[in-house]
Parts: sequence; C-alpha cells; structure tokens
Amino acid sequence: MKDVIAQLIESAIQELQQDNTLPGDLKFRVMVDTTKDKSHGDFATNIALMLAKQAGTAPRALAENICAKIENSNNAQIEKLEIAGPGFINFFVSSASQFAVLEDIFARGENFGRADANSKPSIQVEFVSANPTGPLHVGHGRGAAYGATVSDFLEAAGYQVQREYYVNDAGRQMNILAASVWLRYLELQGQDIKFPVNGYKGEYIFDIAKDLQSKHGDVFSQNAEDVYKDLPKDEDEGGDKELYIDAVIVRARELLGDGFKTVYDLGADSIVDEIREDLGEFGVNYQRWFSEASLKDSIEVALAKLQENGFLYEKNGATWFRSTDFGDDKDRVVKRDNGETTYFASDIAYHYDKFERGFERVINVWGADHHGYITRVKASLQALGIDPEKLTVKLVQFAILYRGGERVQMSTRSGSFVTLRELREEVGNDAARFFYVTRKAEQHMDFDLDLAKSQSKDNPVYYIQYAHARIASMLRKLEEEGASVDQANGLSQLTSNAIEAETELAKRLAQYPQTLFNSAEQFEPHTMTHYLRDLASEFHTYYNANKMLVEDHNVRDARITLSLAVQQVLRNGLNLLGVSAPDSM
RNA sequence: GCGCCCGUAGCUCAGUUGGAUAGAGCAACGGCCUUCUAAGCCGUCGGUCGUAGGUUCGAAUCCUACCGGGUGCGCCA
Repeated sequence: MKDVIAQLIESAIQELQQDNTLPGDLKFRVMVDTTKDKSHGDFATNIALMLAKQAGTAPRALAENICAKIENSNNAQIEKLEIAGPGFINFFVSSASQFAVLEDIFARGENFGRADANSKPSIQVEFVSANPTGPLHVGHGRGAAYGATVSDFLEAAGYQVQREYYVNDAGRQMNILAASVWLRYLELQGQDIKFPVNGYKGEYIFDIAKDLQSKHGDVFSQNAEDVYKDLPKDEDEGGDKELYIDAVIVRARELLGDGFKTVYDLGADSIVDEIREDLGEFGVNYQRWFSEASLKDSIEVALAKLQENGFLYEKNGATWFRSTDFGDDKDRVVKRDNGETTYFASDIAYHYDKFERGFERVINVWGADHHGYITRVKASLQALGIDPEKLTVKLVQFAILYRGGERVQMSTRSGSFVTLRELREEVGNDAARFFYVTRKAEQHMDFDLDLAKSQSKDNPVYYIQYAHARIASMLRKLEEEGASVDQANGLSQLTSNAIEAETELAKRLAQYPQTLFNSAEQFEPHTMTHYLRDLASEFHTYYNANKMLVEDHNVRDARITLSLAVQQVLRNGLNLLGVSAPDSM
C-alpha cells in the first residue's frame, strides 16, 4: 500500500512538471509514513514540505496541487485525502484495501513478509568467533543470538547468506591451553603438579585430560621433576606469570616432541566440538568454520600484496603496515623481529580471503571491546584495493545479568562466569534468544533472569507466545464444537463491518513485511521484537473485549479469520527470531 | 591524554534515518473482574530528550563545545 501511494505521488508530481506548474529538474525522494495519530489518516507524506523550497511555492499550495492530481486519478484504494499542518498530505485508505493484506498472508503463509530467496547479493556474516580455550559464556551468547538472527533476517530479505565462525586455533593462547591440559593429565597420572597462575583452570580442562588419558594411556607421562627443572618463578612465587607459562610451553614441547601437537589438537578439537554443539542446541548454525591455522600461506600472499602496494616497511627488525595512511593512530606490526607474524597479520589475510571468495558485503559481529581494531582492518582492506565500505562491523555491547534484583558477578579470570549452556538451562532457549536481541546491539543490556523465566505478561516472550497459543486453543475449541471457518466470508465481513480494533490489527499486520525488511537492512532485529510485542498486545486486547466463538456466523467468521492472520504473522516473526511458536502452553 | 559507544518518564527501553501533541512495558495511584483457559482487564499520573550554543519552515534525531557513564589504546591473542 505504501508503494501504491508513493507511486501516486510520483506520477502526480510528473504531471505537474508536464503542466509546467513545477520545474522539471526537481530532486526528491518520496517518503510515505504510517501515521502515529489516527486523525491523520492511515498514511502521510511530507513531500510538499520537502519540495516547497526547490519549487518556490508555499508548501500548502503545492500540497493542494498534488492532491488535485491524485484525486483525478480516481484510485479506488484511496478513500480520502487531507492537507494538514504545515503541508502534510494525509491518506485515508478504503476498508477493502485495509484488509487485502489478509489474503496475502493466507496465500503466502510461512513466506509472508519474505523476499524471494537469493534475489539479493551474497553476504557473509561472521560472528561469535570466540577463542576455543573454554566454553562459551553469556557474553558470547549475545553475539551468537544477534549474529544468527541478523543472518536469518538477511536471508528472509533475499540475501544469499553465509554464516561463518573464525576459529582462533593458532597462537599463544592455544599453546597455553595445550600446556594446561597436559599438566592436568600429569596430575591424573599421580604426578605432583603446581598449576601455573596463567593456566586455564576450568573444570573442563580435567575432562579433556581424562579424554587424553583414555585415548593415549600414559604415553605423554613425565616426571614432575623433569617438567619443573630450571623453570623461572611463577607469579605466586614472586616471578612473572607470562614468562613462566611460556617456559612451561617450551618445556612441554621439548619433552613431548611431536606429542605436543597431539595434545594441542585434542584440546582444540574437543573445545571446538563443544562450542559447535552448544551453539547448535541454541539454534545457531554455520555454513563454515574457518581455521586460523589454515591461513599460513594466505598470510604471506596478503603481506606480499601489501608490500607490492608499498604499505610495508621495516623498523627495529620488525615489519610494519603503514595504517596511518588510512587514519589509524599508529602503524601496526605484522611480522615480529623473531619472524613470527602477528594476530593482525592473520586478520588481514582472513579479511582479504573473504573478499577473494566473492562476497559483496561482509558483516563482522564483534564484542564491543574490539572496536579498536576496526580502523586498522579497514585500513588493510583499502591498502589491498578493496572498498572498506563493503565491510560492516557491528559491535555488540556486554550484557549484565540480574537475578533477584542483584547483579550477577562474573569474572573470567577466576573462572566464575556463567556459561551460555547454564543460561539456556536456566531460562530456556526461547527466552534467551529473544532477550538477547530485544535491545539494539550497541546498547548496554540488562538481562533480567527472573523476568526471562516468569510466566506472566511482563515477560514479552511468554506474552507473544501466549497470543499464538491462545489462537490455537480457540481453533481447537471451534473444532470440538464441530464448527469451521469460512475465510472468504470472514474477509468480506471484515471489509464491510469491521470495528476499529479490527482495522487497527489489519494495519499492524500490513506493517510486518516492512518491519522485517528494515530489521534486516539495518541489522536491527530488535525492531521485530517490539513489533511482535505490539501485535500480541493488540490482539490480546481485541480478544479480551470481543467474544470469538459467537453464534452469529458472520461475526464469528470475521473474528476467526482475522485471528488466523494474526497467528500466522506471530509464528513467522517468532520463527525468524529463533523462538518457538507453541500451540499450547 | 586520544578514539569509539551510550545518555529519553522513578526503572528497563522504543522512537519508521529531519516531521505533526516524544511513545511502550514495569512501578505508583484509581476502578472493574472470576472469563472462548490463564492475577486478568480498563483508566490516571509521570518528560528541561545530559547541558549550552548552532544549522532551518521544523531537531530527541544533523554540527560544535562541555558534563557524566562504559570501553579500547602491545613486536598479546
């Protein structure tokens, strides 16, 4: 309907230009908005206000000219036009076209609101990408829910979407993980182990160590004395914890030889497996898990290309990327004086690779603490001849958990964090998925665990799901009574005899496709959660005020037909958010 | 110190990319209600949109400065 009106306005302006009432070289974009206030009709445009200056005409006079042309076109869908305020044109839509959306909903069912698949360019969404050094915690959960939902929305809007997880399976942190596993393994072998301050202390390390033992027996066993011989002091002995852990790693490599890789891989694989399973249960699935370790050759290729383009230089034995050419604060090291490439070098190669694979747009969902990297990554793209605008980084702010009105204290350092799995077990997948995306990404979020668990209208998930279940329940009752719905009759009854609540609901339903589209394009799924809450709320009000299963067939058909449309849209919206739409609760 | 994000009702948050009288939910207050299944329904109160300037027909929205909160600034990953 919005498009129809926009079209009418556009042709009206063209006619005015042909009449020489308006200059021929106007620059404009027609904006049609749904109105906030019913007295302003159903739709409104500010076009006369926007063109007044260019046209050199008073806004209201211009509005009158446009209205006259639109009225001449005798469009049956437009019932009435009004000029209001400084020059707004308000459109009152005919009842028949208000309810036309129901036919569309019934015809397209689950696909209502969705664009044709793959009608838009390919886009890649990379999200979570947490280091595989331990289980996902609630902070990752928000990135997971947000990334998955944005991906699903983009797909619904017609993009060809590839979801990817970048696995940081190379580097020092992973060596620390391997060392931690090995020490726990030695403990299981009965060795007297002093665990490093900087090691990974979580319970899950024991599990991996046990797995190592059951798969490989005691082949990695060593005497504690050999392990600790001549090591520097750890932090709790007055030494440096970083130097200490590095020394432990070196020792592990010496003593295990090729075995170190076995321990390393087992640690990495088992954690990645656990993460994959955790996310899968959360309804978050990927097309690709991209290994950082697999980038080795691509790093050299990317660096060579940067060299060729003249953006690398040597200083103090290291190789630097001149990111300051692209607005960065300082230049960044890509290869250290010891010859090892930095994490940033991997990032350059990885992002280069993404575009080499042909994605026209790339979305990165990052934790807010990574915002410092945006400039340098975009700088590297530019230096490689790629338009940095093709990369969009969405920063997800932290979520703070509340239980019983109290903030849940979390510390990664001490290992006392709430895992995503624990959260899902406590509040359920539906509530977790919904709550995580109910705020815009860059907004700090307070996650109220008690609210997420509660079965009352205060809980938006429950409230929306209940609206869906309520309609299902009503239909069951109808069936028990041996009755059925005549949707065609319902539709014509609505068109001729709708009460205000019904017209309002139909208008709300008609907004669904636009809401979906905007949510997708702006990467803001929270608008959908608000939309669904509003729709559910309006439906509950309607249901409470009007008896559905009445004797009068015409009235009954009308009410049930409308309810069916509401149910379909609620289901589509919930499913898109990764939330179930139950038939009973 | 520099950069980024945020600041809207007592609380948690929206605000259709510059539009009409800034909106929901909770809380508070008042009144109904025992139902096609659901401590539910209806209403009322509540605002210097952080502050001060600027841009224009028009600003919560754009620009500048400041205030407050968060976060980041390694040859770490």
